[in-house]
Amino acid sequence: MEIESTIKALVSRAIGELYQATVSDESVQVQITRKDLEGDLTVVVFPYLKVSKKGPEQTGSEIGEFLKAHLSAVDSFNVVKGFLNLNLSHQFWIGELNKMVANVDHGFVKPADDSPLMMIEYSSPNTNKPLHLGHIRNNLLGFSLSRIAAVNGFRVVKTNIVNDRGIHICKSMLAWKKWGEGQTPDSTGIKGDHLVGDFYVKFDKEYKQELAQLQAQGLNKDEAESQSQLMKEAREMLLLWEQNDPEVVGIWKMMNSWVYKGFDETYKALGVDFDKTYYESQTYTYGRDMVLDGLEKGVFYRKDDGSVRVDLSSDGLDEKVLLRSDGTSVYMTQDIGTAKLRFDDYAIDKMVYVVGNEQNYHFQVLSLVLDKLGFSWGKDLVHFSYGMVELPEGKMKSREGTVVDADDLVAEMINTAREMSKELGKLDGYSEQEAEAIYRMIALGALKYYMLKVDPRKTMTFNPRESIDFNGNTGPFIQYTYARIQSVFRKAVEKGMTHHDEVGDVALTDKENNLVRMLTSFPTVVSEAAQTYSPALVANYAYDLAKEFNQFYHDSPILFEENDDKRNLRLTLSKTVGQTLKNAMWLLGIEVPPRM
RNA sequence: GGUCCGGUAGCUCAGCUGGAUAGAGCAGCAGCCUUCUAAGCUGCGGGUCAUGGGUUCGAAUCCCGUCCGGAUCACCA
Repeated sequence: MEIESTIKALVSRAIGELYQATVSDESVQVQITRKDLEGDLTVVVFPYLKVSKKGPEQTGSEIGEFLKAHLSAVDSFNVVKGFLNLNLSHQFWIGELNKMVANVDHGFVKPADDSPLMMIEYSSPNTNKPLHLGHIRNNLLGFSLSRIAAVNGFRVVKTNIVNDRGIHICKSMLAWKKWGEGQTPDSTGIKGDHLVGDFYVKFDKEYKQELAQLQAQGLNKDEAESQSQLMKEAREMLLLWEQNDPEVVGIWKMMNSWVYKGFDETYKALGVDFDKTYYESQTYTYGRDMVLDGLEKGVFYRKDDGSVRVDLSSDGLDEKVLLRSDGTSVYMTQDIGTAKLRFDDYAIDKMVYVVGNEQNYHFQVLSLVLDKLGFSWGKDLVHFSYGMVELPEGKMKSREGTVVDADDLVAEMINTAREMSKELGKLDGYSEQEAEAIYRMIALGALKYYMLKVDPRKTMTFNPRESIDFNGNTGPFIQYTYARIQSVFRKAVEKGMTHHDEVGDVALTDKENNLVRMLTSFPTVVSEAAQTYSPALVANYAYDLAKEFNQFYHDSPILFEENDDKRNLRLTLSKTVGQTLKNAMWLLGIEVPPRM
């Protein structure tokens, strides 16, 4: 809020003139006045008691008088304990409202051609299994962060890195080859990513059986693992793949194409997308070259077993393998190559990786390794480390079949939205197609809001029952508030009422005042969300605003208000709230319906 | 064991760059539709902010110790 910095500067001037002391503008504490007290903004005066050598009441009054004399927006003030509560004039707030309604992108700072470029990596799926709940949090966070960055003056490139190679991919390939009997998505009617996932599970099952057999023959666990025939075949397959063996590459291409088609559907259903997709299969060789280059330069070393490693003990970490003794690449190799390629492709000012906090160590190492290789951006990379998603019963475990599949979840939510809407008769008169679009909007609104409203850094609990709740602190509650506002405007047209955005000089009720005040703080929320990488701030703001509006809506007539000026104010206020809710939800990747 | 993260109402979460009487939602109970959408609104009950110290005018918030939970410390990704 602009007014806050004005007040801060004035308070610091007041301290200088009244008490001959110096305080920085920044150090002045201005906060929103508590709801149960009179006032709009509050200055905390405790810090100045030492220099004023007076009591809190008197110091507050003196500063209050100064502000009133020097700032026309200050109407009156009161002092409670050490808090100076300022009442700002209704003319001031109406001026703010008029500015906001005139700017549909209120709070957004659009980037220019020479704005800094931020690349945000998110999603990063493996091609051996379909997307699940954990990926959903990742995708929603990544997408929302991209939008938040884009309205905070960044040019944004959304990027995906597909982990399409490696031993895990070979496992599903091997299983398909051994037991697949030529199955395809078409022949089975199973979505491609799910079909491949089934073979991955099949491999794991057979592998476990083999281990059990070996152990039954008297081998211990480690011995059994090293003697496993299946694992040996998988490793051989990886080697063949890296040597471009035609048969292996053929299977790989075919199965990956199934998976990509499946992923595309899921991404589309979630409403997320990417500007540039990288494939590990195309980047890992760059990483390998860079590691070998580093080896030559003496940044890394080769151990007697043949593996190439980096020693990070001087940074408080351990040594880390960068190339296996058989020469094949590991996860880290690939990330080094991808980073290099990206910085060759784009003039990146800020690189953000949206990856779970289980990989904190990996990114610590990546940052150091890139730095050692001489890349200035190594140290500056941002690992946006988000928390895991758990179920009320605890962690998701594939072995116990508790993994929540992304496609299933979205489909279920849409079903629930459809049933609920039909029961309430909300969309009577809409065509089936129109109604379906809104069911989807509501379902995704519920899911996205549910996942984005919590602090991304924290582990969260996904309660299926709560996630499809449409009441209370939910996405649909906010969507509903928006829909109500649209309904008011439709009614206004029906009644032939005229409305102009510009509001004249009218007194404001407490609720109206609160709403205008909340609206003016939207830009601050948007900017803080970018600085702290937290869509949750936007989500919570949207909820607070919707809640406040519903209270206003409940006890203030809008169209039925007979006084023209008041009615006009309420319409403008409603319009601005609607626009702001829409913008806030857009930042979360959530659409708002005209009706629901 | 080392490192990192967390512990706020029965449950899920806000609040954490120190500020006034710690807030929402869900769940429970009681109300409000002949007025702009009741997917809404109002009220009630519910708290040793894990715990013990410290810093200060003031601590859920900052610092230290303890307890509890999680992540990680792979030639997996």
